[in-house]
Amino acid sequence: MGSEQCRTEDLCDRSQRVEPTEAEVARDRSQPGEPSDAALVRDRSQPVSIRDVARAAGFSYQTVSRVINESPNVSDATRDAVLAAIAELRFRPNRAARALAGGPLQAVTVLATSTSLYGYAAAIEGIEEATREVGFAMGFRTLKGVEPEAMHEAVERAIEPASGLIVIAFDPAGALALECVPPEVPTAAMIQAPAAGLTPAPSHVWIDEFAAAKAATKYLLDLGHQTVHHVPIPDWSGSTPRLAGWRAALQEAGVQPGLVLKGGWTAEWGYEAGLALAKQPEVTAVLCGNDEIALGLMRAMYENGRAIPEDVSVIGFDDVPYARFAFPALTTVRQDFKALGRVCFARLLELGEAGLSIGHAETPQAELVVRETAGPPASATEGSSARPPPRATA
Amino acid sequence: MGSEQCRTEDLCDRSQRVEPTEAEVARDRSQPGEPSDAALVRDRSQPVSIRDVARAAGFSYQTVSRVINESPNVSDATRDAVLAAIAELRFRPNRAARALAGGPLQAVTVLATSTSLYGYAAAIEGIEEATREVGFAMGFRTLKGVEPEAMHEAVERAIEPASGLIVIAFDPAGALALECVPPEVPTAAMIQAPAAGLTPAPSHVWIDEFAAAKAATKYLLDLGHQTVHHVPIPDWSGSTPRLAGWRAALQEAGVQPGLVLKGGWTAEWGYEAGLALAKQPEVTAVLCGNDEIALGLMRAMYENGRAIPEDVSVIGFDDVPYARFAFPALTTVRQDFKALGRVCFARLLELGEAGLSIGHAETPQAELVVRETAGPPASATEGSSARPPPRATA
DNA sequence: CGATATCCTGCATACGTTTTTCCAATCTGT
DNA sequence: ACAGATTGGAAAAACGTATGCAGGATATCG
Repeated sequence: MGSEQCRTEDLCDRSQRVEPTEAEVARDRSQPGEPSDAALVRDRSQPVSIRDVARAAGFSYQTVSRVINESPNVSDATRDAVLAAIAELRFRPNRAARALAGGPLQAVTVLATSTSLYGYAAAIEGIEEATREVGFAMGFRTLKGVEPEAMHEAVERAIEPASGLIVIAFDPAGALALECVPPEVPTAAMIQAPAAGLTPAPSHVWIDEFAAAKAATKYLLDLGHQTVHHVPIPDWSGSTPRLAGWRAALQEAGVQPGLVLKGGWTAEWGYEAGLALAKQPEVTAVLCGNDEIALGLMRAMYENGRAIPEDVSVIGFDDVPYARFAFPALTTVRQDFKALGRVCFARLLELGEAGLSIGHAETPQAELVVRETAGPPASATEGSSARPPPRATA
Repeated sequence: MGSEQCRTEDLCDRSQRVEPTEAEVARDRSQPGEPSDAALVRDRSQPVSIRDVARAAGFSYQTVSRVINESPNVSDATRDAVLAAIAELRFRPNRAARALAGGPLQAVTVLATSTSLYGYAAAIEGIEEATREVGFAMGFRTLKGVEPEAMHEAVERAIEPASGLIVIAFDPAGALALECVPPEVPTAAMIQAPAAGLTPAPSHVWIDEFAAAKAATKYLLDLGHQTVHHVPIPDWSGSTPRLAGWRAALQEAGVQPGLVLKGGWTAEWGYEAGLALAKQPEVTAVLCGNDEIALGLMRAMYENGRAIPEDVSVIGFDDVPYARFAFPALTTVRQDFKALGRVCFARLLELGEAGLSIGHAETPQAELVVRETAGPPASATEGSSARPPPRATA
């Protein structure tokens, strides 16, 4: 109701001011003369321009532009008047026009391999939330099915004027994409870990997965397991921080490292690895590259009569929402990708000349969440029970 | 090879033509005179404009525009020459400029409550894939935390010139957002089901969940269950197609309907519902509003000594990727949200005046995927076993 | 009180594209 | 061969915003 009334007033105000200065309208709307009924045509979806605001406030539209862009050379009185007019008219700047005129950063495009994998989806959610706070638009482009040779082209396509880039470089495709970004494009990235030796770019963010994997592996070792096996997530440089952390813990404990299986992102990979591992009775503990893998592996273990955690302990990575409802509930390393997304966008903002920033952007810590899938090895208590799984076929 | 040669010729052509006509360049680049070194400044991220293409092809830049927009009044020879120049220079039209000049639809913004819930993530993936095929940009905006009163404002903010809208209206917030979209904005939507009685908008798409829920319920009934209970997903109008289908199957079978629990989207809700249901021995079959709910419910059942499927059968909805790796593997109703996303975008495209379209866009069918969580009730075979779950605490 | 520095504002132009208008060239039919 | 019809291509005006430049107003100082 209130807003309804407000809008009516706006209309009145506007028509009252505009009517007597028909000439002014024509002059103001486009430098050379123009059919004077221009005002009547303004009923499109984005009807109010800075010119309308300027007219309402009684200044030239350039001054309005200065207010919007927080130019220092505007008197407080003018600024307030313009701001009031902006609020009054519910003006929102036209993104396309700003971009065209070389305005400041006002959008991000996220480049990622997937939207449905948990880590990616959560990161996107965090980024979106952050963009909303500062009025940025968020675009999205997938890297799926892009051949390495075509990556340059794919990245180029994602670049728009007045728009930054956030690359989720958790996987080979993402990392390659990151390398393909021209240096002049404002870019931030979520990476697995900074390259060894090099000082990481300030706009690259990551969670310390090395330490987390090491701690998780140590946790299993401390439980009494002889060694720990690993099913990694995909990588392209021969290792991942998760794998490296696992290896480091094993070395530190002076223990012979377990097997490294073939890795992937999905439960299928975990299932395959589980099938292979289940056949080997000496396998009692597995650190999985992510929770999907862990879930698939657990399934394979059960199918082969290996009880969890009695016969084999499993630890996942990420803490997907359903991990705690798995059966048994999955012990895992929680990673707050949403928070990391926020941080990443904050870094991008710091790159831009715009004085914008968002609140609450601290790099999250990984954290071991102990639930039910990890316990002492059977040898530490009694013989393996190898109880068959609770299936209908039992 | 042929095209290779062609390109070389173009290059020669170009340098020969451009060099001697420095003045022409200046004239061409901006109507009033301009510092003639403008060409030197062109080393930004989007360096090549239609003017560059025109110069390379030997035509005016307006002709290039016509070729791009497939205007009929361009000779084949001219078109080919321009197209060659475009390929040569790797020209890509500037989205902002096209939008500003009132060009055709070239972007979509997806409005949805969540990115991480499976159905949403999959739909987004489908939409993204489809947008890529026709060179559209894809934006994304979340509805999370938007109060109903603020919805209009939130939707308005998501509207950009030359950009359509896709609303994922599976939930109350999405449905409200859909209502808030001004009629002049090209919009398509994914909905739960068309409103009863009304002819659905041609740009609204949905999967026949009613039939699927009915079939799933019937499947349980045919297995010998006395009745089926239901844990719904959230809704605002008192029902959902899934719930209605469930009820219809029960009515058709002349069976007293089971309980309708309080619903939500996540496993937590299913867990709570499961806790309540597990206490009632007469509960032998539950249709869940989605797979997360089913997983949470299964967990609650196990914790209370109710074996699945021996004591209670469970059917989920959606077929999330990890459903088949759950333990027992979840019987569920598969829904191809990715395909639905494609279809939705195809509908949006049909709305636009642009003659664009994408391949492979048929509304997907829901499909019951029989796995391990549904079986005949214990009464149909013998007494309930109530075997304790395979936990460490056992 | 006048001069100078400072601050604010308006003017003109640019951004890359679409679109409308218009003219020239080509083709058709007789 | 000529009038008319048709077609191909060019010119110019938008679209909404940003910004360098210059001029005007105001404040400060001598």
